[in-house]
Amino acid sequence: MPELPEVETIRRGLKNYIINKKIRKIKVLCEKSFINAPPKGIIKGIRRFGKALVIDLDSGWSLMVHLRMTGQLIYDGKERYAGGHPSDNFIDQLPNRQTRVIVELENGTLYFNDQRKFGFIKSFKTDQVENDPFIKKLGPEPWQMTKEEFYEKLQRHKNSPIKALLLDQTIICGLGNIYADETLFAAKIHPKTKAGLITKAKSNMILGVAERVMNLSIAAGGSTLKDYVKADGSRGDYLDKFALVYNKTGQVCPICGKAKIEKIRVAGRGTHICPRCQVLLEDSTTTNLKQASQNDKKQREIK
DNA sequence: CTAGGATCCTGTCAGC
DNA sequence: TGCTGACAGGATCCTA
Repeated sequence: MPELPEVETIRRGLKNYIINKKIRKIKVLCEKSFINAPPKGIIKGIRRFGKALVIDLDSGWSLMVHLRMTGQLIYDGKERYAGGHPSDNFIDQLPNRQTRVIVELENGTLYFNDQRKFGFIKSFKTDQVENDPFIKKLGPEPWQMTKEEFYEKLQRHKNSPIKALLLDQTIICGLGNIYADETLFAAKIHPKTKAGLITKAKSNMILGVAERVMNLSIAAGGSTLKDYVKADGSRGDYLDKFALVYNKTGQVCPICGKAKIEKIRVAGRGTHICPRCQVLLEDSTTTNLKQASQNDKKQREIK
């Protein structure tokens, strides 16, 4: 669930607590959640590659953390700092039954929680980070890519729905289900639009909007704020503050003020759209097929 | 090569 | 109340 802005928020927050701290012990509670052997060392830095974090140690080893859908990293010391999938784990007693890995530091404890066990921590030599298959395949982040490069990629996958490409981390990295929906809504493009039908101008717009949406979210601290951890009742969520379509099913569209936000399924994912602002473009092939199918229907009705 | 669907896993919620 | 199916802020693997 955490997308690029959330992961970046975790990186920025966590480094205030764990840099230059020695790992005393790593306890693996769920075998599946920790790949390779837990290393020793002092934490020297935290880098981010798309939605993955890499924690570098002074011993020549690194820990890659991918939260996938429900992962969380929670530092608990004098203060608590939590990020990832928002849940009561942020304020609950830890460890609990969703805790998969416990990293004991000299100044506190770092918990890796993950309800669905899709996420993981993986250790390898620091000089092998760039060789990790996931990191190796990652495409550029929106601000690292030229408009030409993005447009060419859309043309190369011309039969895919545009949303599927925005979710494909090898095409463009950082977007997930929320920011893909928000981006296409802001660009007024229906998520099922075949990539090949998107004009250069619209392609440019998608790239620009994706960058804007994610920068806005990073500035807002992603969709998981530290305030939430303080348990003062204020969630201060990006979703509440800025999201215009995600999870807004049934509400009136904030742009046209007429249609209601609908939830549909695209590329196997729940997808939110304004059916009035985001009209599906169809090419002649699709239109012809549709026409043919309607003709078939008429034929059958006649029979 | 591309495109689409199943799959990993646990928990929650709507509907009967 | 209980049961059932659908679905979830991700990515990979398998198939055609």
